Amino acid sequence: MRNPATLKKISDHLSVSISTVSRALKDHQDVSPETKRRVKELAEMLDYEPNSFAINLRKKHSDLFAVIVPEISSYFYHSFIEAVEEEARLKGFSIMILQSRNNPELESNNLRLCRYNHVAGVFIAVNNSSENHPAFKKMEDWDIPMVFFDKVPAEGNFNKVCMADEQAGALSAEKIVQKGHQHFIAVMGSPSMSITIGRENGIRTYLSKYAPGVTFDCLYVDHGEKVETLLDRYSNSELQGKLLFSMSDEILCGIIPFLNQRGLKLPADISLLTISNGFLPRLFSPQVCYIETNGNKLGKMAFNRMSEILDGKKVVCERLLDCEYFSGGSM
Amino acid sequence: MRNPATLKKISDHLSVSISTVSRALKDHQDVSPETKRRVKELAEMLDYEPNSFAINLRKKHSDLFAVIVPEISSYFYHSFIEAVEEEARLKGFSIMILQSRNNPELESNNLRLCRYNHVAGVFIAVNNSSENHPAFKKMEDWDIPMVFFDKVPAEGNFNKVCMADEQAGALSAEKIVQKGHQHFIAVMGSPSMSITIGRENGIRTYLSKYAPGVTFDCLYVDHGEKVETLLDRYSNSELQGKLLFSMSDEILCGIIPFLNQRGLKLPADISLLTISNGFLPRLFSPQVCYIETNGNKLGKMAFNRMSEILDGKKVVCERLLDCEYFSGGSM
DNA sequence: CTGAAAGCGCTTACAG
DNA sequence: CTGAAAGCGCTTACAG
Repeated sequence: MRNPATLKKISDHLSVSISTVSRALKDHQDVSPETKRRVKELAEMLDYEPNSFAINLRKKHSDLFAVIVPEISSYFYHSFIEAVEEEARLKGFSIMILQSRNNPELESNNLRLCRYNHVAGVFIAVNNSSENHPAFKKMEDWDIPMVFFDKVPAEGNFNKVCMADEQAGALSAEKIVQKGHQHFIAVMGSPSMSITIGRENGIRTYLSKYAPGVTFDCLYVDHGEKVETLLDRYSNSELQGKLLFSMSDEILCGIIPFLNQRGLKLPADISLLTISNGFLPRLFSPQVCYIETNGNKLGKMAFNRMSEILDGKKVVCERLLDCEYFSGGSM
Repeated sequence: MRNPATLKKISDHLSVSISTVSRALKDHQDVSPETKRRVKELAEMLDYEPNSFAINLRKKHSDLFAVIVPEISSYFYHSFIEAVEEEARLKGFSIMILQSRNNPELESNNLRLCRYNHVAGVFIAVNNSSENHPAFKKMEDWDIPMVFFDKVPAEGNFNKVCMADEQAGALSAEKIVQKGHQHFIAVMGSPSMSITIGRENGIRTYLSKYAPGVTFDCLYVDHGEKVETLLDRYSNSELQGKLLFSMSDEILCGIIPFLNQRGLKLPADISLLTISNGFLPRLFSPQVCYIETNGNKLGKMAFNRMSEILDGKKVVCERLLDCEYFSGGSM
C-alpha cells in the first residue's frame, strides 16, 4: 500500500508546521498568499487527499446517509434510492445501502452499523414482519435522525413519508365505481403491511360512503403464495366482465401471466386497474390503467424531510405524496 | 446529541485503564474473567458501540466497498447491487452507492470520494462517453482494488467481470439462423459502448463463419433517440415475417410498444429475440425468447473476484459470465 | 502570519 | 493480569 500524503508529509517537505499546512489548504485568511501557493502546489503534486477518518473523528459524524430497505431490487426501492443518492450528492453526502431482507435481526444489525458509522441520518423502509421499536428508539437516543418511508411502523411517533395509501385506495374505488362495476376482486399484498392496510381502508371508506352497494372479494398474497394460485379459485366464466384490482406492481406481475394463461383479454373479457410506478403498465397492450406511486418523487420528499430535520426542524411529522390516475385501455 | 459511551467512560466508571477495557471487550486472553464480566456488563448497560472512525484511522481502511454505476435504476444494475450488498454483508462489509450519470466529471469525483473514504475496494461500471484512465490509474496508486463490470474500458489492463458479450451475440446469431431467417434487423445501443461492440462482433463473427449468406440491418439507439423513431423507417409489409433482435431490456421496452402500435403480432407477423435478465420477456404473451444476462450472477462473480484480490491474488484478469438461451414463443 | 499542544476514540507494543 | 504511552491524521484555541 502506497502511503497516501498527509499534512505532516507536506509540512516536512516545506519546513512549515502541520497547522499552517492545514490552514493553507482551507484558504484560511491568516496564511500568507505565498505559503498558500507553495502548500497547494505540493499538495497537488503529492496527490494529497484529506483523511475522512481523522476528520470525522473530530466532527463526530460522517457525510453518509444510510438507506435501509427490505431489498433493493423491488419494483419501487431502486428508484427511491436513485433519487436519494442524487439529492445527497448535491448536498455533499454519500449513501450507504443496507438490505434487511425481511429479517428483523438483520434490520437491527443494520441499524447498529448506522451507529457504528455515525451516519448523518437513516432512511428506512421497515420489514413486513415484526416492528423493531427498541432498535428504532435506540437511534433516537443516539440522536441519529430517521425518516421512515413506504413501509412504516403503524405505531409510534416517527417521521414518515409515504404514498397517500388511503387516498390511492379511495381513488381506485372511485374509478372502479365510475366504470359501473357492482363487484370486483382486489388482490392485495400481505395484510400485515401498512400499505396494504391503508389501501384497503381507502377502498372500504370510499365505498361505504359513496357506493354502499358495491362489494369486493379481497385476496391477500402472503407467505410467498403466488397470485396465480390465489386466482385459480375463479373459473373463466366467473371472471368474465369482472374487474381485477391489483395493489402493486409485484401483484400485477402475477396477474398478467395468469390472464395470458387463461386467455382472458383486456378489456373485453376482464378489466384491470393497478397501483404502480407506471413503468410496467405502459408496456402492455392495451396499457394498464394505474394509480401512480412514484419512487423518485417519494425519494425527493424523504430527502427534503431529512434536510429539514438536520436544519433543526425536529418536530416529528408525517408527509403524504399525492397520487394521480393514469387512464390506459384496460378498463 | 447524546454523548455515546466510549472506552474512557467505561474505564472511569470501573476504575480500570482504557487498555484493559479495550482488551476485555475483545476477549483478550490476558484479561481476568471477572474484569471481562464487569466491563461487558457496563458496556451493555451504557449501550457502548465502538467508533468506526477511530478504528479505521488506525487500520487505514474501512469496511466499505463502493459501487459506482451510471444509474441505479437501470434494468440491470440494481440486481447487481443487490447481489454485491448481500455478499458484502456476509463478509462484514457494507456498500456505498455512487451514480455517475454518464458524466466523466462526476465519475472522477466519485473515485475521489472512494479515496477520501479509504474504501476497501471499488466495483465500477464506467460511463458511455469517454474513458477516465487517469482517474483509474490514480486508484491503482492508492492501492484501492477496482473491479470493472458490465461497461468496462476497452483499453487498459484492468480487472473485468462481464457478460460474455461476444458469446451472447454468437448465440443470438445461432438461434436466428436455426430458425431459417436469411435477413434480420438488429436494434443495438450506443455504438461506443463495450457491450454493443462485443455483442455485434459476436453476431458478425458467427455469421461470417457459419452462415455467410445471412445479412442484417444494424440500427443504433444513440444520443437519446427513440427505438420507435428508428424503426419507423420500415413499413409493416417490410417487417412482415422478419426477425427483430434487441440488444437489451432497454431496447425491448421500445420495441414492444412499437409492435403494439403497429398491430404486429408475435410470432405470426414478426419474430423477436432479445438479450435480457429474463424478467420482462416472461411477462408478455407469448413470452419473448431471450439470451440471459443475469445481474445477480454477475454481482456474485464480481464480489468473488474482489475477494480474491483482497486475499492477495492480484494478477489482473478478465472473467466472463456464460450466457444461456431461454426459449419463449416469440420466434 | 506561524507554531506547539491538546484532543477526537481507539489499539497495541512495552514495561511492570 | 494491568496500565501508561505513543500514534493513526486532522483541526483549532491559544500563545507568540
